[in-house]
Order: sequence, then structure tokens, then C-alpha cells
Amino acid sequence: MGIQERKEREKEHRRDEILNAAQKVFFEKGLQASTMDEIAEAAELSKGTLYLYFKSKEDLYLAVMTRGMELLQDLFDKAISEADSPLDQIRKMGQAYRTFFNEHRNFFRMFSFFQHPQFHKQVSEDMMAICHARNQEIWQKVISIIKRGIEQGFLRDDLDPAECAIMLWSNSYGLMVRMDTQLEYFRENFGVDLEKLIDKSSELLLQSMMTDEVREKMSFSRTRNDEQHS
Amino acid sequence: MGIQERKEREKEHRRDEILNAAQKVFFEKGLQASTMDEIAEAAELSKGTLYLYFKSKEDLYLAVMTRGMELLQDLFDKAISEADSPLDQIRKMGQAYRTFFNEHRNFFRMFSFFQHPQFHKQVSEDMMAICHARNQEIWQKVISIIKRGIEQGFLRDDLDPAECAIMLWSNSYGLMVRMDTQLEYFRENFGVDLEKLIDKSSELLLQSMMTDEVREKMSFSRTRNDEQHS
DNA sequence: GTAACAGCTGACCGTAAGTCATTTACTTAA
DNA sequence: TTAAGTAAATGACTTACGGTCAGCTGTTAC
Repeated sequence: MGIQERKEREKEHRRDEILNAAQKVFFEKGLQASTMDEIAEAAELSKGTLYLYFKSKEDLYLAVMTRGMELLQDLFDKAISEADSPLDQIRKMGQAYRTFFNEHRNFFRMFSFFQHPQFHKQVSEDMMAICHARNQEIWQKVISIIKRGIEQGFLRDDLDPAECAIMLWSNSYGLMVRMDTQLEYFRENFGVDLEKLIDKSSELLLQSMMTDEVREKMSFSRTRNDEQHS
Repeated sequence: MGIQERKEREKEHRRDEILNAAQKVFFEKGLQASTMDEIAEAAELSKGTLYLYFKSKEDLYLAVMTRGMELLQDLFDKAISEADSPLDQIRKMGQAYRTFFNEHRNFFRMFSFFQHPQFHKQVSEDMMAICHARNQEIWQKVISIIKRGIEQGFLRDDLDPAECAIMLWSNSYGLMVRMDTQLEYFRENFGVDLEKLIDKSSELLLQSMMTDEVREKMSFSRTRNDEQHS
């Protein structure tokens, strides 16, 4: 009986090896410039075998991408568990997203690429469903934290949690795309440090979502801290 | 003497015809799924001829994209000239960007695609330079308007014009990407109308950049309008 | 030992980007 | 008018890559 299970394990392991090879190649060259032959060689398998595990190159690409989604989820969970107030949770999630962007740039680019309607052609239903489910999980997580922030009086109660989540996320995302492609350009031409700007912009937006009391309390403690520093 | 010039004109005209054909095909199918044979047929030329005018498929793609950049610039110019105050100019530019997104979605997607580091491989120096120049022009335009807004006391003078421009632009851009790919998803799952959210988010961010007096004056006139409406 | 089977292989196919020797169309000059 | 010269256009060809499939190989079951 154990044979069935061993085979199951081996198959899973083989799939994982393919994903490792694919990840390596995709990270180096991107979807377009990577070839299935190259990935097969990196995995020490023949090309045909790849197609026993994945429907197409795009399918394989998405499978690698889901690893990135898992990683981001883990970072979010860690951020949430380490924070002490809902407001702090929101901030730490923002930080986690920025950490993800900085330290796992290749995964970020995959997410970005996945957005394009150019894509979704040769992808299996299954893989699409997995991506959707993971995506949903991540959004649920972010929204629920913001909801708690509103309920506990940190954020204005005339705001919608989902709307806030989308605004905060998209605001960071937009700047990250800019940073990924034009970091040097903006530094040289306009003297702008995009890295710092993401922090600043997130904080600006978050503040405009806070209740007046919380914002005032915060700016008071901020001032006090500044005085201590100087 | 006139022959040289006529030939020049004809060549320009031919180039334009190729661009028309390419635009049509690219809009329908995107970069990946469009073929040079298809574009050649649409242009009623042979494939080889395309390569006399453009270095590669990507080069041709970028050439079409620069038309979109021109279009956006025109919309911005129109918006700026029609507005009466710097604050109004900023708002109308935001609206112009959103109009561009809604009415020239295919160009927006091209811009988006151009962002990817996956891209810039087979592109000629010349085309790259043209894209950069146009990009620079657009940013200059946006930044100069915001600078005036600060100088004339509409926006806080502790803010940097370039930073504000990037924040406002990226904020809208991030939401547009979301809207382009997940409009239905967010409506169905979270009851969020992304279309309205872009307006809301832009206004929220813009308000947080205003000086206190201007913001108060604005919210007063807003309240008065609301009372008139009800 | 051998039949049955799952997993793997790589030669092969179709398609599409890009090239280039040749043809066509037009200009110039005798 | 025509022949030489030149610029533009052609499409068959090369190369490369995604995807397929008939057959091979090593393992299990009897």
C-alpha cells in the first residue's frame, strides 16, 4: 500500500524540482526570453516531461508565481501577529508589502505581468482557480484588518474597508511600478527618492483615513519623539 | 528638387500606413499574439517591407505607443488650457488621465506593458530615445502645474512638486491597473465601484496636499452646493 | 520470468520573427 | 527612347521555440 503513497510523494517532489528550475530561469530572463528547453535542462529532464506536469509555459509560470503569493501571505501573517493595535497592523502590513517588493522583486514582477490581459491565454482552469483563490485570501486578509481598524475607532467610520484596502494597496503598487522601472530616472532628473516616497505616500493616505482624534494623538506623540531625537 | 521631397513625403506616408495597420492588429490581439505577417497583410505590404521601416516587432509596437503618448499630451494641454486656477488645472489633468484610461484603454495597456523589464530587448536606440523624450515632456508638464499650485498657495509649501506629481499619478495608475483587470471581481465580491473609487482616492490625496485654508474654503463651498442639491 | 503500467524521452511538427538575394519601379542622362 | 543606375519592395528561406506523441525504460504484480 505504501507504494502508492511513495509514488505520490515522488511525483510531488519531481513537480517541485521542475518549479525550482523554472523559477531560476524565469527570474533570470522573464517569461518571454525563457525557453522550455532551457528549463528542462536546468531540471535535468526532457522537455516532454515538463508537459506531463504543466499544461503550458504560462501554466508553469503561474505555478511559480503562486509560490510568491504564498510568500507574501506569510509576510502578512507575520506582520499581523507582531503588531499590537489595528492601526499598527495596517502599518506593518504596508511595510510587509514593501519588504516583499524589495526582497522578492522577481515575484513582484511576476504579479505585475500576470495583470496584463495579454496573458491569460494558454492557462489551465485549475491554475487559474488556484491563483484566484490565493488572491482572494490575500484581499480578505487585508480588508478584515482594515475593517477592525474602523470598528475600533482608529479609522473614519464613513469609509468602506474594501475601498480603503484597495486604495492603500494600489497607491503602493503604483509607486512600486514606477520605482521598479524609473528609480534612477527620477533621482537624476527630479531629485526624488522613490524609496522614501512610498513610505511618505502610504502614511499620507493612511492619515487621511484616520479619525481626527487618532490623527491628533499620533501627531502629538510624533512631535514628542522628534523632540527626544533632537 | 521636388522629387527628393516627394519621396520623403511618400516614405513618411508609408510609415504611417504601417503604423495604422500595426495599431489595428496590436489593439485587437496584443503584442504577443499579433504576427508580423498579419500586420503586413493589413498594411497590404510584404513582411520584409515592415523591417525596412522598423527594426523589430517590439520597435513597431513602441512606435504605435508613442502615438498614445502624443494623445495623452494633447489631452493634458487641453485640460490645462481650459482650467482657471492651478488647483482646477491639477484636477482637470487628473480627469484627463482618467478619460484617457477610459477612452483609449488599448494605449493605456501599451504604456503598462512598456513598464515591464521583460520588454526592452529588441528595441532600437532611436525608438527608446523618442519614448524617453515624450515621457520626460509629460512629467515636466505635470510637475510644472503642481509647482505653480504650491507657489500660489493652493498646495502645502512643505511638499515637493515632483513628489506630489508622482504620488498623484501613481495613485491613479495603481487603481487603473486594478480596474482594468478586476473591475467585476471587486464589484461582485466586495461591492466596490472602482470607477468612483479612482475619483474619490484622487480627491482624498489631493486634499491632503492642500493648505488648510484652501481645504476649508473648499469644503465650505462643497457643503453649500450639497445644501442646494438637497 | 513476464505481462502490465506509469513515467520519461527526444525526434518531430507548425508557426512566426527576422534575413537577403532577387525583382520591380522609378529617375536620370545620353 | 532607351539604357544605366538607384531606391523600394518582395517572399522564399533560415532559425528558433512551444507543444506533441510514438515508443522506450524501469518498476510492480502475479
